[in-house]
Amino acid sequence: MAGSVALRREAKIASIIEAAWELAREHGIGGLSLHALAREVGMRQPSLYEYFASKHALFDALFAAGNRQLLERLDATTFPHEPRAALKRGLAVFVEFALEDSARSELLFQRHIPGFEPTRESYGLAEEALDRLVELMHDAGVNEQGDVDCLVAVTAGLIDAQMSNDPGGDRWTRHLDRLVDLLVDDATTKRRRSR
Amino acid sequence: MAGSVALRREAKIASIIEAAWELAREHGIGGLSLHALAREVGMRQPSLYEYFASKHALFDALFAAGNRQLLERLDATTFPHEPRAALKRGLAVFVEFALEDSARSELLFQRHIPGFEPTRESYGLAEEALDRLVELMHDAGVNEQGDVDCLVAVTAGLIDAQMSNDPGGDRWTRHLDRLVDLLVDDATTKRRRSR
DNA sequence: CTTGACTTCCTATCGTCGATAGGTGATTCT
DNA sequence: AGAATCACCTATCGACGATAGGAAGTCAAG
Repeated sequence: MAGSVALRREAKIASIIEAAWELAREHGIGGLSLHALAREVGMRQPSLYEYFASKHALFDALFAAGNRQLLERLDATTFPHEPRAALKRGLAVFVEFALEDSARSELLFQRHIPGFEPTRESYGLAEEALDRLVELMHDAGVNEQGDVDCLVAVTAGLIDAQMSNDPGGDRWTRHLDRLVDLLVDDATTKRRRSR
Repeated sequence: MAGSVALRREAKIASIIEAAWELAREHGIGGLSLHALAREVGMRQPSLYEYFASKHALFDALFAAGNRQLLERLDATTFPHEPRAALKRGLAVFVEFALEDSARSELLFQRHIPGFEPTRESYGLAEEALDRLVELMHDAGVNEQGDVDCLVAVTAGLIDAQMSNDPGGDRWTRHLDRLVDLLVDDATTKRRRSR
């Protein structure tokens, strides 16, 4: 059986990551402890170091996994043909993804783990997800970096306010479409003006 | 000497808080340790419990102190008479305050400490600061809660993006005035429309 | 089928963390 | 002067992340 060792190892890693998500959802991403995680998968804490070199390495694996989930979600989304509607749809998917799992969002989108920086490889996945949204913006006529930055920051601001102050509600996120219209209108007419 | 004990005690508390800010600026608010803080003020760690019942109590004192700094800053600001210019000035002061000390902002504006919730009393200071900004919005003709929420979320989103991705720069915050104009224009014309 | 390498887990231990218990002088008040 | 309070200490606890070193189990080459 060639590679059966590697297969078993990868399955174990996947089960550890799955258990880590569960614990993170219970206690927050910051409340995740290696002792508790090890017990959850039937091990002692030092044994986890067989699979992850450090707690930060585990966070990095979770970071990569979370971003892969986001990419899959975007892949599975059917977008309207009309560019602006497609942009709204993409941002709405992003918002929904962020709000459905606060622990995951803390890791992926907020600076919640003190010394954690994702590896170049994992960060690439995050950039890829962001690029998808930026592409939708370009299709909708938002091309300047400043306008893209504004759209990203506004969306993130709505998500953050929603998660912090009214988790599960829509007091902030319900304004997303209106703000997108405002920003896209301004960005596109501004471009016409300066040409 | 009536109250000399209380005076000495309050001075000590102030010096501890000052040292705590310094350490927080060095290692981030999450990297603040009671052992290190105690050494910094010439004590052993358990002695700090003479002044703060727990680490969260210390965070609460820092939270209150930070919000008092913000209120003082707003008090010391001279606002233009024109309402919208005054709003822009207020938000700019807020942005500047947030960007000049990331450790303080992590504590005051982000959910960076796992289990920390400010006491009702300390939270009141934060609400007071927010109320000042909301008042400026009302003066500028932004009265509906949804529009206020949007302005707050957008400002916070710009600050967050700026702190996370380009600390010290202005790639995001330079768009503040334009976004304020967009939102205020929309909010005020929308109100006229519906009346 | 056995031997040797590799895999996968363990116990024991370290240093740091926040927190508590209990004690000791110094200061303050009656 | 004596009692109460204050302001600090040492010693210790349990939980944490991390490392050292060892013992079974798995697997493949001779």
